[in-house]
Amino acid sequence: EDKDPACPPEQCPNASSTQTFDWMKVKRNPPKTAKVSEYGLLGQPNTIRTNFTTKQLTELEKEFHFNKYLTRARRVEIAATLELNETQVKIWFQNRRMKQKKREKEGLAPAAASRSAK
Amino acid sequence: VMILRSRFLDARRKRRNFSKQATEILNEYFYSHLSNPYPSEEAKEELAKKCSITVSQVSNWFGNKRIRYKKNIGKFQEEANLYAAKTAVTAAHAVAAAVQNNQTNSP
DNA sequence: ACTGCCGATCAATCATAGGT
DNA sequence: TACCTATGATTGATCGGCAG
Repeated sequence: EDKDPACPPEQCPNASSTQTFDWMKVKRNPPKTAKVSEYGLLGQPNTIRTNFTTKQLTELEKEFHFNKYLTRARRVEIAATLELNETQVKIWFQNRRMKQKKREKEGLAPAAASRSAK
Repeated sequence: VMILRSRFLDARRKRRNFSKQATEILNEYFYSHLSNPYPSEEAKEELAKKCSITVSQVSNWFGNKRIRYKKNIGKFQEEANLYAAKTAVTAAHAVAAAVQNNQTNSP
C-alpha cells in the first residue's frame, strides 16, 4: 500500500510533539507577472495575484468555447485586446482546460453512482 | 472597485461543512501521514468514499489543511498530538505486521 | 536548449457556517 | 444583532515531468 520513506527502522524515540517536515517549509516563488520595465522608487514588480476583470473573463470564456486550445497568433491577439501578457492568457487556458476536465469528471461520477445504487 | 468579485457568486455560497466523522477520517489520515500528507489518487478515492464526499473535496481539504497547518503549526499542536497518539498505535501494528510478513517471504 | 501542456499544488481570497 | 474565527471552494500562478 503506502510506505513511509521517512524513518524506516527505529524512529520516534523522542520528539514528544511533531517535527517540521520538508513539506511545511515549501515556499513558492512570488508570481513574476511583473513587467520588468519602469517603477522608479517603489520597486513594486507586480508580485501579486492578478485579478481579472469581468470583461476579460467573459472574453476569455467566449474564446475558450470557440477553441479549447490557442494558437500563437490567437494568443497574441487576445493578450493585446485584454491587456494581459501572453503568459497570463496561456495559463488561463491551461487552468480552464483543467477546470473543464474536472467538471466532466464530477458530472459523470454521480450518474454512475446512482446507477450502481439501483 | 465596484467589487467586480460579484463576477460569479458561485456555489461557494452553498457551502456545507463536512460531517463530524468525515473530518475525523480526514484528520486521522493527515496526522498519520504528517511526514508526507499527500494522498495518492487512489487514496483520495478511498477517503472520498469513506467520507461520502467527492475526490475534489478531499483534495481541497488536504490543500487547505496543509497550508493552514504550516501557517500556524502551534495552533494545531493539540490536534496533532491527539491524532498522532490515536493513530500511532495502528501505525505501529501495521509496521509490525509488515515486518513479520516481510520475514516470512524474503528470498 | 526552449516551449507548451498536464497534473498537482500553492497561496491568497471569497463567502458562508458556527460560536461568543 | 454584531463580531470574529473556522472552513470549503475558487483561481492566478508555480513546480516538476514529459513531449515535440
